[in-house]
Amino acid sequence: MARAATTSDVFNAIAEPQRREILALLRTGERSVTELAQELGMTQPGASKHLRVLREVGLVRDRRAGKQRLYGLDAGGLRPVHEWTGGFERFWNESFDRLDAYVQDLKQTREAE
Amino acid sequence: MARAATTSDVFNAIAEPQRREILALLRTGERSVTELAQELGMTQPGASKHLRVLREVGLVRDRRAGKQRLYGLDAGGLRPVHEWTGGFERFWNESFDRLDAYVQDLKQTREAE
DNA sequence: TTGACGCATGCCGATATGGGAATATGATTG
DNA sequence: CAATCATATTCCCATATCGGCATGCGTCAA
Repeated sequence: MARAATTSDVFNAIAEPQRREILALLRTGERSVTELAQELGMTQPGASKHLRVLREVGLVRDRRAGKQRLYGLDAGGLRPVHEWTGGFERFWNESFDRLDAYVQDLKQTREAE
Repeated sequence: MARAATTSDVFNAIAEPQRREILALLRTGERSVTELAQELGMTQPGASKHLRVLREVGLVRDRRAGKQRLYGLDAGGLRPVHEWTGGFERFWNESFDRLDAYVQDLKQTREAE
């Protein structure tokens, strides 16, 4: 078996930096494919391909507007990723706690001197 | 160019479901490679390879313990992912707002009847 | 030193990728 | 209908994957 398809998962879809850029840009509003391509410095086919992946995992929606096709954000699909990583939140806070405890210790030691 | 290396990014590293399982399991404590492989139903080389990827992006740490090698979580690297997705939080809340508004409308309409 | 154990690495095959270029498809206008 | 503009798709290449299997390497015990 090879690597899973980029469309198999939101996790896979957002593994591509350019796709993350697309999503970030779409936060400010809908764009046509050409606009997107220009603003992000990619070719039209390139943008189109990335948008297709994002569409297939449900992170963007498209609607026709004349001969253009406007893409907009549908970020609900990012929620599972946010929640999954959130399940580890206490682990990176833990590091701070430890550091904090260390600093407290240091303080006390110095004050005692 | 092909797809980016799985080790190029935390985003790429966690695109693999089995690697996410490994991380989830490690929340409950350190494991040896063989333990991990058994608990997750993968082969030893399989586990070893995934662990290597996770190590290279800094999501796990290893320490020697006799002839075993214990792997533990270092989940700080997940924080950027959590924060990045968090940047879209208002968009999925927005959906709820819309739905909420719709339900409110419906209520009012019915009450007016 | 020789085994035995735990883990890492190497090689293979099948597969999917992202980029570039060309082209097909679709919609609008004259 | 023909011409034009906006997107989508296709073909090709180089690359990296994941899985299975065999094997190498490091550590410990006798």
